[in-house]
Amino acid sequence: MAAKGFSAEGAGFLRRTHYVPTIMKACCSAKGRPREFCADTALAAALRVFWSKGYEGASLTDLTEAMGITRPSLYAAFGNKEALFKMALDLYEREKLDYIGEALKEPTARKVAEHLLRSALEMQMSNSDPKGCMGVINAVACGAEAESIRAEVIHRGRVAKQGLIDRFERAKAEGDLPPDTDAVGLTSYLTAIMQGLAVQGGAGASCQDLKALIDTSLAMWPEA
Amino acid sequence: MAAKGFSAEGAGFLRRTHYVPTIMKACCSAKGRPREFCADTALAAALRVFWSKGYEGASLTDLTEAMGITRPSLYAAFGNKEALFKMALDLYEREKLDYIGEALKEPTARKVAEHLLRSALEMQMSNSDPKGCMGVINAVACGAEAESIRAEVIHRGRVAKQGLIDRFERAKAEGDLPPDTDAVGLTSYLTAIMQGLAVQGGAGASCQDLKALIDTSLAMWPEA
DNA sequence: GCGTTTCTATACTGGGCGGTATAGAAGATA
DNA sequence: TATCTTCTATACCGCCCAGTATAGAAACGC
Repeated sequence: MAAKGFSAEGAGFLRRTHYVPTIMKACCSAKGRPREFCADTALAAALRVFWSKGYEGASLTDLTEAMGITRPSLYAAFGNKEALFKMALDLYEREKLDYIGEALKEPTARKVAEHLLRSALEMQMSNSDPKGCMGVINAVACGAEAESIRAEVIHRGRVAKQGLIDRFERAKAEGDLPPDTDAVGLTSYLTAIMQGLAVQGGAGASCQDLKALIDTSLAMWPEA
Repeated sequence: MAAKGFSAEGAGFLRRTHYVPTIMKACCSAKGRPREFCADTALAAALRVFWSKGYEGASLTDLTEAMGITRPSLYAAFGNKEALFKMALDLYEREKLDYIGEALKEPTARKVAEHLLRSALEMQMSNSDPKGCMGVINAVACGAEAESIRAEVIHRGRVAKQGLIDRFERAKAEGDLPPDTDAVGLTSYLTAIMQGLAVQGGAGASCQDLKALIDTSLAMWPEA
């Protein structure tokens, strides 16, 4: 409602504040005192906070403490909380979901599924990253304030899902999947397993439980 | 932290306030002015709010407006927000998750799974209830304030899951499932699908997408 | 009718939220 | 060194949150 930040069309806030968030500037502007913190490092810290607490659960105090910067620095560098979240989401997709793109390159539908599930499992079992999944956490997010965030996350999810649908359609065309296969249904199914994995991981399931989940899922897949 | 409500041990708040939440009294106490609203109806309204917004996303204003009562009435009748949530959760399990108990009575493991998935799908496609799943929404909940809520929801989920594990163990003993079946893994797998269904339902997936998800899941199950 | 009890309505408290104004410190150019 | 730019630090704003004190109205037993 009062979300008149710059993230919507991007231009509004430029008229309201006297400088541009420096993260958006050309990477090295020579003038003036340089920033004392590393924007990338700070963004990575912000990602961890959003990842473990969700958009609404992450307060600015949580964020600034984790990032090691003050509130005005955050606003100067990233715009506002919403914009910071979206940048963190970009980072997340780039660094943590790159296995999806890799999986699509596998030669058969089953190998795609196997790559996806095993990678998702691996990520969920990592103990250097927060549990759960940014997407699931925030697609299920609660409050009204986060509606735009929810929409963004859901949109990105749909895009990723479409890539998988296309891949399975191709598999059908290549005779790799039976011609009467429902590619959309298969994608929803595979996605559901990964979402369930994230939910259970976020709820504190043990690594062996998660592994059993994925092993069972792969045992279900035909032509094992 | 300041959660010194009555839900923990139940006795604390009795010393702090001069009357007992009337919902906990014997159902008809003759004395005094009777309550003007129906506690059950109000609780059902509260459930819908918690269901669609989550624990933290539901403000007292949301709740009292939906329930048609004032703030002090809510506190008098239900104790506090946390206690209200747990009562709503009881109602949810009793009225909306009764199909789980029914499913366990099916004669074969596959029929159990089929009953579960079809019922979950039906619930998700209902347009008289909120989308998503109380459990998933709140097990993934964000804030620190909701930690006790999260724990409660997760605990209830574990109990339900155990029932399913036992059922599959029985199926193994009856020769209905192969003896080398991983009952825990199978349960986690089935649970994951239902969680994924709820996530996708909550994220606005169409009914036909959800149906395709379940149909594909059932097609995967052996001995179709 | 009375007196008691328990309801409701209003208005308030302290605290945390997202976001910002202001002022001073520090690096860069010259 | 002088000046300018852009950083940082502190303290603040209005808003909404969960929860409550107070006071008045309504229904019961007698």
